[in-house]
Amino acid sequence: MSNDEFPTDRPAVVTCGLPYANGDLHIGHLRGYIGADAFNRALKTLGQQTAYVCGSDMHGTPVAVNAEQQGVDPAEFALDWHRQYEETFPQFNVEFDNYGHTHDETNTELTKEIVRTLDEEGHVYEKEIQVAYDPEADQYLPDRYVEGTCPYCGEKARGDECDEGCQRHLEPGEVENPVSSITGNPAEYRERAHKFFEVSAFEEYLTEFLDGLEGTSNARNQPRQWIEDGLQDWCITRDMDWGIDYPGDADDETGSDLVLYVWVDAPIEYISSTKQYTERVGADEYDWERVWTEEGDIVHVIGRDIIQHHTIFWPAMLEGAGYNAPRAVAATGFITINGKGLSTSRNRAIWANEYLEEGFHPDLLRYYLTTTGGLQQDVDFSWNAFQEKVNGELVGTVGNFWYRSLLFAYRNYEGTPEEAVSAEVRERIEGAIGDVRESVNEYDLRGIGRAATRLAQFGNEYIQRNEPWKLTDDDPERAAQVIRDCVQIAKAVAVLLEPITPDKSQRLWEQIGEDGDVADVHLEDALETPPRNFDEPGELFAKIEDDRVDELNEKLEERIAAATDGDVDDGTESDDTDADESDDMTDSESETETDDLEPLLEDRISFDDFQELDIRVGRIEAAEGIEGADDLARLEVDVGFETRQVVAGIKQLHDLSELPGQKCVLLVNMEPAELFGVESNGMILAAGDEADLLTTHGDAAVGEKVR
RNA sequence: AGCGGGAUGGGAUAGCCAGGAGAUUCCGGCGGGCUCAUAACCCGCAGACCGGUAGUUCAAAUCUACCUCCCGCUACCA
Repeated sequence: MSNDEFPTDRPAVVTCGLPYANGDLHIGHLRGYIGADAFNRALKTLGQQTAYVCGSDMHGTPVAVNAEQQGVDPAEFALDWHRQYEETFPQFNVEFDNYGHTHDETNTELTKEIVRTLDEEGHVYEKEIQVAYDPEADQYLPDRYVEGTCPYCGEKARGDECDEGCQRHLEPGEVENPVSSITGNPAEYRERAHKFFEVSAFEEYLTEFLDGLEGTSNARNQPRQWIEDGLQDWCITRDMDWGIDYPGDADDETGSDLVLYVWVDAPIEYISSTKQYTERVGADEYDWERVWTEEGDIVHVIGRDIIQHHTIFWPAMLEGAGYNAPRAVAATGFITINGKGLSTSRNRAIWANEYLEEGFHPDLLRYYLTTTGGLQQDVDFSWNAFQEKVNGELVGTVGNFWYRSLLFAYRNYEGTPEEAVSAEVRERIEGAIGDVRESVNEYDLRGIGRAATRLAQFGNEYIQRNEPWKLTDDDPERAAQVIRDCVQIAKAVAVLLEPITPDKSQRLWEQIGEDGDVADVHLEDALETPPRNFDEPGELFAKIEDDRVDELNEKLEERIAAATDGDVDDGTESDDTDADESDDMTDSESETETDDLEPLLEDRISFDDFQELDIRVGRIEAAEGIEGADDLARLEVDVGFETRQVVAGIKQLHDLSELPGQKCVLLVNMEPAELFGVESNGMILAAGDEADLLTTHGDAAVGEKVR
C-alpha cells in the first residue's frame, strides 16, 4: 500500500520469470526478458538503485524426462541450455546484473535454508498421500510423469497442473484416471509420506498482500479468485532424484529420495541471484540482504501463466521464512504470430536465434515488443507489423529527426550551436521526462516509448515550423537557436529511449560527442548541454524493404507447413484472387448444395489394407453426454465379446436416450484415445454432417465382422 | 465447453482502474507544403453516434446487470 513513487531511497530488484532449461528461446520469452530489462533500465534513469537478476530453472520433471530420453545427465542437459541462454540474452541487450541457475550452490544452500526455516516455524507438515506409481516401471510418477483427468473441470491434465483446462495447480494424488506418461501404463496410487507447506494459514496475509500489490491488474485479480475458492496446502516434495534434496532428509524416515518441488527452489533463485550479485560487487555497492529482508522494492515480471506461483505460493514462502514481500508483479500477455497462437510444436514462432540470424538489430524487436501493446495485453507479431512499426516510427520519426538535426548542426556549426535552449523546447523536454517518470510508476513500458517518440515527433514539427535552412542566411542567430534546440531534443530522445533501445541510444550519444554510457545517465541529464563539437552523423535506423518482408513471411509459412505436415491449409488460395471478395462473400447460406462433397480418393488400397480394418456390428448399450463437451458422447457398445467404451461426436446430433438398443457399425481396432478424460476404444461409423449412424438392416449378429 | 483477453473512424491501437466539452496515436485515403533529412518530414481534410440492451448519474467509451460476437490456449475425427 501507499508505496513511495520510484525512485525510492531503498534498493530495488527486478526479476523476470526463470527460463526453463528445456528448449530454445522465442519471442514469447523475449517479451518478458526485454520488458523486465527495459523496466530496470528505466528505473536506473530515474536514479533508482536497482539490480536486474535472473537465472535458469534447472530442475523439474521435463528436464529429467528429456535428459533421460537423450541418455544424458539432467545436470548436463540443463547446463547446456543454461549456457545458451546466457549467450543469447546479451545479444538482445538484455543485461542481467547476475544470471545464475537454480542448481548452483548458492541456490541449493539458500533453498535448503529457507525450507528449514519454514519447517522450524511450523509451516511445514508431513502427510501420507496417494502418489501415482507405475508398477511396471517400478517407480513413482511425480508431476508430469503422470497424466489424467482434472478433478475440477474434467479436462485432460498433467500431474501438477490442469494445463489445458482450468489452469489450476494440482496437488499430487489429485489427478483422476492416472496414466504413466513414460510407459503409457495405467498408474496406481500408493501411500507415501510427503511434506506440505501450509499455504492455507496465509490466507489473511495474502489477501492483504494482494491489496497492496502493484503491477498489472491480472496479477492482482486472478489470485483473489483462488483465495475465495479456498487455499490448499502445497505439497513441496517429489519422488525424484533430480532436484534439491529436502533438507535433513538423509537421516529422515521419509526416505532419502525426496527432493523439493521445482517451484520451491525456482523463485528462490531470485534471491540467490541477487546474493551472487552482491558477492561480486560488494555489499557497499548493492546489498542483497537489505532488499530481501529489510527494505527493498521487489518487482517480478512474469508471464501470465505463472501468476499463481508468484502471488500465492511465493509471497507465502517469503512471509513464512521472514523475507520481504514483492512490491509488484507485472504479468505480461502472450505473443501471437500473425494473429494465431504461438506454438512451438507447430513451429509457429519467431525464434530468438532466427531473428538474429536474419540480421535485425535487437533494438528493433525491443521497441516492437515493448510498445506495440500494453504489458498485460496479448501482442500480435507479424513481419508486416514489424516493418510498419520500424519504418514508420523508428526510421521515419526518431531516426529521421536524429539524422536531419545532427547533420544540419554538423554542417553549419560543426556541432552544437552556442545558444541557450529555448523555453518552449525546455518545457517540452521536461514534460516528456515527466511522462516517462509517470509511466515507470505505472509499469507502463509503452508509455516510455511513446513519450520518447512523441518528443521526436515534436522535434520534426519544430524544425519544420522554423525552417532553419531558410534562416542560415537571413537570420543566422535564429537558425542557430533552432538547431541548438533540435540537438537538445535529439539528445533527450536518446536518453528517454535508452531503456527500450539501449544500443541505438548509445550510438546517438556518441554521435553528439558525449562520453560514457547513456545507460548511466539520469532523465534530467536530457536537459544538460551537449558537447560543442561532434563529427558527421550517420543514419541509425534503416528501412525494412517490402521484398524482405515477403521473404520472411514465406519462410515462416513454409516452416509452419513443414511442421504441420500438410494439415488443413485453408488459406492456400489460388494466388491472385481478390482477398476482399472472399471475405465479403462468406455469408452465402445455400447449404443444401451438393457440390461440396469430398472428391473420391484416387489412391487405391490393397485387400490386405482393408483386412487391417476390424469393423464390427455392435449394439449400443448406453449413451450419455460427456460433461463439459459440446458434441461428445460416451457410448457403451456391445461388440460381441465385450462391451467397449467409445467416444463419439454425436451429442448434439442425436437424442442420446434413443440410442441404447440400436445397432451400429464400428471400427474396433482403432487405437485408444482419450477425449475429455474419457478413453475411447473404437470408432462409430457415421456419415455426413448430421452423423447419420451406419447400421445393418438384416440379421447380422452383434460382433460379426463387416467384410 | 473451460480459462484468459477483447469488441472504439478502412486496418491496428489509446483512453477506460481514479466517469465531464462527440475521443488518442500509427498505417492507409485525399489535398497542400517544404526540401535540412532515409521518396523522408510538416500542415489540412474525409472517416467512429466508442459491440447490443437496460440501468446508475446533472453527466458514461469510461460504473452496474444481462446479451451478442470475436480471438488465444485446449479441443469435439476417434
